[in-house]
Amino acid sequence: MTFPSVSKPLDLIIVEDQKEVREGLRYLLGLDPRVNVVRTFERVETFLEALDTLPTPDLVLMDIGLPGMSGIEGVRILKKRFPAVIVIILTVFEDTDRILESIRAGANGYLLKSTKPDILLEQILGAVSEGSPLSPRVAKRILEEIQDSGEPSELSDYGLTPRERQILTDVVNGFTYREIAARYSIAASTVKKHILHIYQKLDVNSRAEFVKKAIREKLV
Amino acid sequence: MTFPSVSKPLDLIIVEDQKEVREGLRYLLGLDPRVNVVRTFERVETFLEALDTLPTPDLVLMDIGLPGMSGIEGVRILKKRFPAVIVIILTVFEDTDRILESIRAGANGYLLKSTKPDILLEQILGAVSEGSPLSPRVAKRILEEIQDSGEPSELSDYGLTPRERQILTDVVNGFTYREIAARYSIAASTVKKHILHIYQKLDVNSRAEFVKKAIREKLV
DNA sequence: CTGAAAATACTCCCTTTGGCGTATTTAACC
DNA sequence: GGTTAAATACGCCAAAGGGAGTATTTTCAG
Repeated sequence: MTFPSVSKPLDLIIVEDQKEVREGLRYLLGLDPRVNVVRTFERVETFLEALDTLPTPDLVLMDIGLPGMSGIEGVRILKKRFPAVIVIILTVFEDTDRILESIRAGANGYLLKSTKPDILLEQILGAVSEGSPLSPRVAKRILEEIQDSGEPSELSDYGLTPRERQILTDVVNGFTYREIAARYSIAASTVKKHILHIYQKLDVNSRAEFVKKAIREKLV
Repeated sequence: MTFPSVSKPLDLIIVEDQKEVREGLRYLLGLDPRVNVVRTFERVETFLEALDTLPTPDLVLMDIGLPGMSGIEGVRILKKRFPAVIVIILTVFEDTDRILESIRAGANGYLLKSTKPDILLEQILGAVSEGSPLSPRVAKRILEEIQDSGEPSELSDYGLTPRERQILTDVVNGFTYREIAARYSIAASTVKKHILHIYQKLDVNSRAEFVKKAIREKLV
């Protein structure tokens, strides 16, 4: 007889509408003495109601595609009331939108249902002691998202001259021709000329479009 | 005799300055027939030079803290020349800055040196077939980053009315009073009034400031 | 039903912007 | 040494924007 863990078992709740999956999980996870499956629910609504009368669990396994309220919305509400509860999404969905929305809602991990049972158990236990479990395919989506969020800066330069870049910044910050002219001690007409040049390079024709494009393309 | 993998072994390169770690990895990974450790390097510089004379590897294990050029910079250069090569960072650093910079540089995975050898091997092989390997502690940092990047949206509403929000969007998209008026079949003077109201609520007084603030505060 | 907020509309006045042209000086690159 | 691009500057004009005031109608919650 071994004593791999002296601490109390992990109180876990499963929210999953498909009976076979739900019961399968309950059984599989229950086999490990370090896990205690407190209860299971088919719907977010009933789960959230029951939270008042139930001792707060350590961890929740949450499906996304549920009848009624979505699991993502469930996470949002749950985390607002109990920020300390660890929530792991367990779903078949692997599209970037749902992944990001889940994370923004407060999820602490995102695993796909294709995860093998032994890995799943390991990941659940690791979520408490280590960090956030993510299926590799999910992680890939997230990395892609980070990559093309911070990048487009140097791809698009639009061939602006140094002076034009300075002035571009000022325009975005809301200065008028005159104010910018004063900053650099040049004539307002010159500033205007620069700005018109920039407009041509960026293919815009008003302050609003200009500022929008400059910010979106991370020129500032 | 079993045939778990018919495909050719994974050509792998290790860039790591500490001799023990480097040789340890080479030995450990080399034990698995699915992996072929082509070469190892102590520095990014020599690695990058050698790339011209070497067949392109499938995967590179890259350390960050190296003498001379940092591993992150190495990834940037490598990925620019060989986008198809899979790069996994293997380091002791787990700060958000280095993690994000690595990903933006093009890394396909980020593992900590505390990763157990068997897991490491599994993750490396999975990087080709599955997705991006991330240590749970690294994933945790990334999730935190995503969480507080997408949040401030609904905190600031500025008490805009529905109509004002519609018009706000149009202004950001570069439409003039007249154009917006036409869109909703109302008078340009009304549009102007709405916009002036919005200016007061957002505390701005020009198109440029308006657009900047609206985008930055994610009102659009 | 009543009152507040929102949406509508107009006027006057001045400033700013956008588009056009022209022209000189400086700097950089063959 | 000559060409090119950048930065400087001015003028003209029509369109758009910004500030302030007033007023009517709709809508919605108390």
